[in-house]
Amino acid sequence: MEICTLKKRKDFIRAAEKGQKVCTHSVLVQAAPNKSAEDLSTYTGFTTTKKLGKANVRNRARRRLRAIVRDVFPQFALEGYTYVLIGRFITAECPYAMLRKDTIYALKKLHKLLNAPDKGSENEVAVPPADCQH
RNA sequence: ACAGGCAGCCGGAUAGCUGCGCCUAGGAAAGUAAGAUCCAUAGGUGAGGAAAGUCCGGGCUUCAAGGGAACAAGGCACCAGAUAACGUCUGGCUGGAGCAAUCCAAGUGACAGUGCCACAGAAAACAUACCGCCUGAUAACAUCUGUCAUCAGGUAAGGUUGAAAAGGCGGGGUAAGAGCCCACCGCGGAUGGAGCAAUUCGUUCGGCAAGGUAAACCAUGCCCGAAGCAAGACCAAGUUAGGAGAGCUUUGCAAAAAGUUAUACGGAGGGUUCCCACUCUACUCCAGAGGUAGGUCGCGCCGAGCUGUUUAGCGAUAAACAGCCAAGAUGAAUAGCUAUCGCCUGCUUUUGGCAGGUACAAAACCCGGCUUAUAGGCUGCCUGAUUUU
RNA sequence: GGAUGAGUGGCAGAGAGGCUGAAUGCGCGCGACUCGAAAUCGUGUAUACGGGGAGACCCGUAUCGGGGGUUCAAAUCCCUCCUCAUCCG
Repeated sequence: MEICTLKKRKDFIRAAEKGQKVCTHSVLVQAAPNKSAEDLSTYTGFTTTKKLGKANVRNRARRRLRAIVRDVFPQFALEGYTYVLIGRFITAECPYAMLRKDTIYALKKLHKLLNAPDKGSENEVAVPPADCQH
């Protein structure tokens, strides 16, 4: 499987608008199908905003995300999809095992949502009542 | 020992596995608009003292290129030196802080001119007379060294206000007072010695000259063209509509029309203005179209370069010699895991063990500074009042 | 990466050395009008520390993004740091 990195702003926006997202404590993952169905390679992008900290903190967060992708994606990611990983406040400092676990969880959940787009919307509506306890 | 001051340095170390950027060499395939690209290949190399803030000064690039001058705006400001340059650095002077080592200072000019100094206070810049003090006159009371009121004058000692009130202190002097006079200190002029100079040490004269503010305008001296690597150069693909002005050619008596930007007398344009000399462009201005998902260079093997030694100098620094070539990305390379050791804190306990921590922060064209952030540690020199042994 | 501009009560926004703790508007609190509300009118409204008072409240000091300087005196002038916003081929 080939893993390429996103380099254009347009691609990042497309993944955010057309895809699904899952948020964990250590990382936020967005995913969307590729533009053309024939394109079977996997694209990944990394975003670390100024909110995270100064330049060296952002760099470390991005490098850890890149390491996670090398470690996890060959096993868990699907072909023909675009993923965007966004760093959160603890990304640069949390234990590696936690970051790995969160990413795998996020990927699995995303694939559920993407494979059943019609049902996915129903699930989102169905979830809130579980939180409300009378 | 303790406390303090100054100068300089370090910014965790080692090993293993997986993985990344760039360079060189080698190999492979494909021919692209231009540029490319790929590899279980090999070797090399890969973030700081502040890489930061962008506060100064340069290199470099564009404005066609070069020289000179001026206005405006801005900057700097004790003296001498260092430097490519600086608002930086070094040495000194003056003033201030400290027992001292040492540290701090935008440190020119307020007799060129203008402005401002609220409130309070009698008076705030041509000083002034509110209270007070003193003298005289008049009236009253008292009764003879008086008291009080009013008027006229003298006064800058004392009081009040304020950030600031016209040299300070002591003595003489006087009706009361006053640099009115004298000594010392301060201040100003002249002059001699030391020093490149800022300045300093004397000598002598003057009775004293009239506040503060220039980080208010300003004056004096010196500096300064503007914009910035998203500067800019080249390559590739694609799109578009003209109008006004200027020059030239042709037709025409002229008005005007058509064509054109080859030649260049004049004219125009090429950095705010002006001048000089030389030169360039055919166009200049307005409007319109496309594009802002292209590529290469600029961009780091040669520099105000780095390291070391010697010499000159108090020093900043300079010169000579020897050695070295050390990131170059562009949604942007250093990460993940493991082991051992170092340092710090806490607990338990004294062979040690356990837990946690190990700063500030990462190149983006490149240098010289300044400023700000910074765990912990090392080295050298110096000082100590009434610290301790 | 580079270049500009701004920061003042809860919000917007004047003030550009002294009478400004701070104009003006919005908001908020209290009161009046009303049966009640709106509108209108009146009045008040920043924070911290210290002191006084039985209490309502009063007095003093400091604060105009933070720190330092010039000045008798700074929101205002100068230096420096922080934060926010805008622009670039």
